[in-house]
Amino acid sequence: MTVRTEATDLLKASISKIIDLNDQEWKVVLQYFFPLRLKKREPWFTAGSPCNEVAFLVSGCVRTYLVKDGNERTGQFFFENDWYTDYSTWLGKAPTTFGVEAVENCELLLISFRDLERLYQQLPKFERVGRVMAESALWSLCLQKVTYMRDSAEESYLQLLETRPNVIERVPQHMIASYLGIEPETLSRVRRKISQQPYIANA
Amino acid sequence: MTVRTEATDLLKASISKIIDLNDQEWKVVLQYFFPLRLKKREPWFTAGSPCNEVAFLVSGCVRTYLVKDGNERTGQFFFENDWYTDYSTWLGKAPTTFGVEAVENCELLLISFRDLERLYQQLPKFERVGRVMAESALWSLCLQKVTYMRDSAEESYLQLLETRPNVIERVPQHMIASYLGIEPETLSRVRRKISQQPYIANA
DNA sequence: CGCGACGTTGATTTGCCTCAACGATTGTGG
DNA sequence: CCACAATCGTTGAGGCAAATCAACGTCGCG
Repeated sequence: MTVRTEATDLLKASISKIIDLNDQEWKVVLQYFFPLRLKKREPWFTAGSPCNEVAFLVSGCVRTYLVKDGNERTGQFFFENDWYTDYSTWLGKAPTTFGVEAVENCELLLISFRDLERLYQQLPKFERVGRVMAESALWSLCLQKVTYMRDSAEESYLQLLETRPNVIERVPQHMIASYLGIEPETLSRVRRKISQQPYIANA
Repeated sequence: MTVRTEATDLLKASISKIIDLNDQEWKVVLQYFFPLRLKKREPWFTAGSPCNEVAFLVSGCVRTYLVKDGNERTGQFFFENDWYTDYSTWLGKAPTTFGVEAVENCELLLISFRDLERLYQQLPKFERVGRVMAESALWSLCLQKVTYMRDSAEESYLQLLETRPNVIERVPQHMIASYLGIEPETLSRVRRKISQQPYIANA
């Protein structure tokens, strides 16, 4: 199983923002990663089954979701250069509550929890990567939580439009609705209302 | 400024679950922590001001909250043995969106971000503590998010009753309501409904 | 071409909010 | 230790934003 060079370069760039590694250390790190390709709407894993790897997204888009009363609700979206894992298995506390599937065709690089733990042993400074990853995941959850706590459906959508245009452009509308915690019909009405009352600069 | 021995012992116990330190290393770690006492309803910091420390709760209970349209909405509750910090300042991205205040009289041990960064340099294995703390904060946010995404007001309350009885017993009802994202009146009605239809074992 | 998934629009329902009033409890100063 | 005010929880009535149910046009894909 070979890994595309460009994919590895993206991965290295992402890690290099956090720690510096020499050639020997890079060899150690990179040996553990292996590729996974997903086609649009193909699942990585489903809710209830364990997630045993951390993923780096080289390209494409995935979403986490759970099923309630037969309909899907989206948790988060991830794009190229994002990291994702479901921490429930890692922390050993529970089976996953979210499933993950591809929204677009995807290329991922995975490292198993077992190998990651090994890496932490071999290269203690790699702990820093784990910490920064967890902290930034935490940060994005916090931001989302603020929106949940404070904003109405319309405000949430405007917020998303402003801060994450990627999502609006690349994700089907019904998934955006389920991410915002509203029904597709409601989002459709919100969009109509917004387009009738466009943004007026300096009004 | 002296730190009570029992307080230090709790802190050491919490860290010892993650890494082993020798006497010399403990000296390095402990020198950075300093105590803070809060009286019931006293703020640690308010939304918009920076948070420059990580806190370990020795005793008592604090909550995070934000203000929307003049009324307070609770983000999370923390109890003895919990860790808390607002990551927005740490990550250098924004001023705090949540304020923190004491729900009960509290004793905290704080370490400044500056000293924590210093500690990471001096004792690289302490990165592991930072990682585990971020991971477990992330985990509890995930759990809360699942509730937000999946449960009605009544289900959320029952969930809380089952998984975090601490909150029900030690926190005023209107704060619980604001944590669940509902109004005090609604929580009151939910409680009445539940007490009229008590849990029936194996029914 | 025809089917299924997607987005839109309308009519109706509903869970929760809002506003208002009222006991119960707490805590504070005389 | 009591009187009083303030805070807290409860209950009722009415309103609203979003859900639900239903129908329909459009697009993409096999």
